[in-house]
Amino acid sequence: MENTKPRRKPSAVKAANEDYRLEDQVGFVIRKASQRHTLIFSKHMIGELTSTQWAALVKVAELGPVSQNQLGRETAMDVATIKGVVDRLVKRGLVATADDPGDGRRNLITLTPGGTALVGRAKPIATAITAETLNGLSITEQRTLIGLLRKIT
Amino acid sequence: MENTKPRRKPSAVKAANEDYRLEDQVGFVIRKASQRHTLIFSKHMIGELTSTQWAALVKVAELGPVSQNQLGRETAMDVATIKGVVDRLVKRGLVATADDPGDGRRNLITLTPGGTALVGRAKPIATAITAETLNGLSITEQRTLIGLLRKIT
DNA sequence: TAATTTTCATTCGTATACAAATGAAACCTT
DNA sequence: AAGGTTTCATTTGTATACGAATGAAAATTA
Repeated sequence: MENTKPRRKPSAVKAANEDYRLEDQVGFVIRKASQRHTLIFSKHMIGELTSTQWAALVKVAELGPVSQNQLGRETAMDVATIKGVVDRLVKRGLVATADDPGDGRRNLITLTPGGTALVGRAKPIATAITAETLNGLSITEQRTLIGLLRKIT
Repeated sequence: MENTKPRRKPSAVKAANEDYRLEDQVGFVIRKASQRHTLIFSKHMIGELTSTQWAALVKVAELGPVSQNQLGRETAMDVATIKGVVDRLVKRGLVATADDPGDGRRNLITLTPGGTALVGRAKPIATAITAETLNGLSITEQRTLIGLLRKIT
């Protein structure tokens, strides 16, 4: 007598066992895209700046004197992370810190003349880095990508 | 006598000085998206697995015994990074290493029974994590996003 | 086969990234 | 003003991430 017990089709079995592909997960493709961006960034940027250091520097340039934690929030960095970033920028003389006269807890970060000069020279480079990172995409696709990434953030 | 020297319009001056917005740069939005994904991942994943540890584990499950460097390439990790990841997985008993009998340089990584069991339980969770990360997007947008990220990688 | 090149794994150093704990200062409420 | 809460900065610990250097083993080439 033949076996009449219902079975899944082979394709369904395969799906149940193997239908998780790392390459198809957002987390993985985001990580890969981030790696490529980091590579492009370090290839072009001047002053030994990392992309996070650049983010902090250009934010201080935009905002003027800011507290360290505020700067962290503006650049999406944890308090511990922004501390390390600021420390390294201070050590290189690109920013300086001062006690906030109005608030004894705050550490005001300001650009030094050297930091200001570097921001000026680095801005066009940073723009070019963004362009190179996106250079396989049409203008429309570039806007779509950034829009979708913002939407999931 | 009036000054007839040509000048840029105020809007052009402003563009030259301020038209670099951190929030509009791909690198920045990728970093923010990555942060949100990491948060969702750690909120749901079991076994104290990070997303990189999960990537390594599920790749070993897919490929069977692999050398450490090969595993690194498959999961987009540097040799130094994959070393640390594998070391931590070994320490927790999820994978084991053995000398490759055919190649004295290679370190073969295999799943332990505990690792196999964890992969089985974690797969649906990993799928849910991807879904939650993308949950503001339509199916079409999800595919578009992943496609565009792949295109710049 | 001998010499060269490549691959593999390890190690070192630096830089994010984040959770959690801490103490000081400011704020807020009563 | 006192007490509770929040904010700020720091510190500790763990985990990626990557460049660069190293020695051993394999593969290639002369």
